This record gives sequence, C-alpha cells and structure tokens, in this order.
Amino acid sequence: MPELPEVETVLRTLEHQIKGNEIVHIEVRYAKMIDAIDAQEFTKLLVHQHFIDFSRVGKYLIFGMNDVNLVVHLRMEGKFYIYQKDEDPYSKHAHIIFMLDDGRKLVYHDVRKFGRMYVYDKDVILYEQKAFQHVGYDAFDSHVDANYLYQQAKRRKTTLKQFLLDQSVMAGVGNIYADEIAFRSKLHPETKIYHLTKKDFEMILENTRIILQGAIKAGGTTIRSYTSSLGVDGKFQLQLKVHMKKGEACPTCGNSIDKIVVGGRGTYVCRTCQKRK
DNA sequence: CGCATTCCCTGGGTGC
DNA sequence: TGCACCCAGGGAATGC
Repeated sequence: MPELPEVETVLRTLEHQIKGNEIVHIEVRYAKMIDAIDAQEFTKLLVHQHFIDFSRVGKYLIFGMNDVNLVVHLRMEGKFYIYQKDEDPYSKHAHIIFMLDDGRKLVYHDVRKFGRMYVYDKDVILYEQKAFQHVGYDAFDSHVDANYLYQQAKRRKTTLKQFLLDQSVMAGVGNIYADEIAFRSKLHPETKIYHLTKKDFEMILENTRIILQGAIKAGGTTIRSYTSSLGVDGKFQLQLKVHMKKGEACPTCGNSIDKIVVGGRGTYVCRTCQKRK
C-alpha cells in the first residue's frame, strides 16, 4: 500500500515521464473513482489541460494543470501505468485512461477500487477542499515539530500506533511505516500517547523522518530500473525490520516478532525491544 | 470534541 | 475442482 515514500516516488517518476504533456482524451471506465462530479464533467475539466507541476501532501498526489488541480489518493492498490503509443492499455483493473498528446496513455489501475480522484479549480484554496478536510500537515512540513505532536497528543487517549496513523495530526504514515517507526523508537505500538513527553516526541519525529526518508531513497534507487511499460507504483527496497515479519527474529534482540491488532490494524512488534511507557 | 464501528471492494486464503 | 466464507486495509460516514 502506498504511503508517503511510495507516493513521493510515483510523483517523481510521473514528473519525469509526463511533465508538459497534454491530456487529449479521457476514458472513464469506473466513475465511482471520481469524487463529487460525474465522468463527463471530469473529462470536460481535464481535457486539453497540461501536466505542469507535481506535488504531494501526505499520501495525496497533486497534479497542477493549467486551470485545475487533479488530486489523487491511491489508497490500497492504486497504480499509474504509462503505456506507449502501440501498447494496449486495457485490462480488468484499468479504470481511468488518460490519452496524452504524444500517443502514450496514463492509466490508473486499482484492483480494489478504493482510490479516489478529485478535481479542483485553481481559483479555490486547495487545502480547504473536501479531499483535504481531514488531512493535517505533511510529515516533512516544518509545522510538525516535537511540541506540535506533544500538544496534539495531550488531549487524546489513543495509542502510539493510532496516533501515527492519524492523518489529521501528521499526514503520510501508513500501516507499514507506523510499525517501523514504533520499532525504531523502541516503543510498544499500544503505548498510550498521553504518557509520552516532549522529549519522546522529539525522538519519535526524528525516527519518523529517518524511516520515511530512507524509504524515499530506496524507492528512488528502485525507480531507475523502471521502464515505461512497467507500473509506476513506487515499489521500494527498504529493509523492513518488523512489518510482515511475524515469527522471524528481531534484528536487535533475536526474539520472535509478534503480530497483534492495534486499532483494528495488523501490527508487528518485538515484545522485548518495544516497551509500553 | 474524541473514539469506536461500519462500509467500501476484490483477490487470496481456508475449509469442506 | 469448486463453492461458501472470511479477511485486509485507508479513510469517510455514522453513532455515541
């Protein structure tokens, strides 16, 4: 599932591939992918627009076009593929096909159909729109510091894992990296956040950025081997230490990694290294 | 307001 | 081999 680092990788790859290209035609094969407007309106707003700039807040991709911003959330399994002029872009899971001015197609694939696309006029303030209603500062935003996290944590009774996953506090961390961040911080994911000090949040934030930055770097190296016909899904090669490692040895102490459920999410933890505060 | 629960989807896994 | 069933999971909506 794409989290901040994968979204960043997808963005950079697409920037490299389609910056400056014009959308000449759109085929919407599954309209529920689009928020608030119908397929016809979506098409009307985007045809003849050019991909100008590429940015991101948390896990949301933002394509700046001439008159509108196209916002995309990949959720669980959303992927963009670029097909060459002579390639067949159709498949069971190809839901939206953007025909480009040079004959290539940008294709949105999504097996579970959880992804969402939003189109907003450039006249409106983007971050006040529905897509960003529950999205706080990006994890790399300078507004996010130890004091901010501490203040946010004070009034919540929730666990560290759920806090890290709460996009309204800090946007970008998903299930995989939340586990890795808790592990690197030597804190049990079920730690109640009101037990944590400002100093703890300093350490947690530092680890968050190290983990995310490391994954972006790993994605960046992977992406060089991508050819245009392969999926632009931001696969990364970062060595995960606990996530999906149930029963395997903890890289620090050698004890077996447990799988538990925290806030309804599958969670991997080393009982020995990660303490409840 | 916070927090828990339900829903959206489908492939993959399990059990018979 | 096939069928019924259950589950994962990000985030919005709903309920308390």
